[in-house]
Amino acid sequence: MSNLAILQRYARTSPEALPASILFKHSARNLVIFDAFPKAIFHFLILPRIQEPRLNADVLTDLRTLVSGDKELAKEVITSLEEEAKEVKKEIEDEMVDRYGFKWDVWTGFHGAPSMVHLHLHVISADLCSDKLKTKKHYNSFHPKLGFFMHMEEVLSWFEADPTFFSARVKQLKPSKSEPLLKEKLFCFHCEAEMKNMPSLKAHLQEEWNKLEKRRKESAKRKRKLDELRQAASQSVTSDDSQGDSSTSSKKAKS
DNA sequence: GTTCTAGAAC
DNA sequence: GTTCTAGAAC
Repeated sequence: MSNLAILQRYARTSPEALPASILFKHSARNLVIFDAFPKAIFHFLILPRIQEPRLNADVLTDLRTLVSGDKELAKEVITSLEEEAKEVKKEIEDEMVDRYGFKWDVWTGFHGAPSMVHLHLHVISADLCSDKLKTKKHYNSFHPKLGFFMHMEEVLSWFEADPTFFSARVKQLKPSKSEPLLKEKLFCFHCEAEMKNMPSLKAHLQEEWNKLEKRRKESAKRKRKLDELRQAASQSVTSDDSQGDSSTSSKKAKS
């Protein structure tokens, strides 16, 4: 079997049979796997599990096949993926705080023309700093404003719109509609600056990331200092009130 | 999806 | 001469 169908294989497999290096976690309906070639610091894929007969491989081939079929079933699958994604996002944010001391954005969305078979939702941190991000196609496929990357929020909104709009959006899901976007020029998603080529874009993205890290760390530091000042102030107020009973006043300050 | 590599771009 | 891209093969 080709690598292009590897996700389909995972989606059929009993989760217990998948190695921990591939599978992050699973539920009755979905699998969360580590992207084999992460295009950012954090990058997961969420796949709906194949469950015959309704959730078969054909229906779950990609977003187009799913939304071209039963609309209620499509909404169920996508909503379930969204709920899973929210959990994964929280876990990513915890890891961000542990490893970096601050949080940054996490994007959740589908590719307009995925090259691998089987529906997969990307949950990816908004840095796009990774050795595995090598080509214009890689970058443009995750650019948050280009249109190839379809944010979960937007996809869900189709289901709330009127049926005419919904079917119009379904028709737009032909690969021929989104593939040309991958060939667009390279624009930094932070500052819109145009970059000549991939090496200069990657260097620029790293600089943007370094700036963001510096800003976030400074603001975290300011926040800690303010908290310390507030704590000290409340302690001195309570100790004044209680005429020097330091053990009770420090307990009060903490609560 | 990646890898490989010819030839375009610099 | 080296860097970079993009298309074929897998």
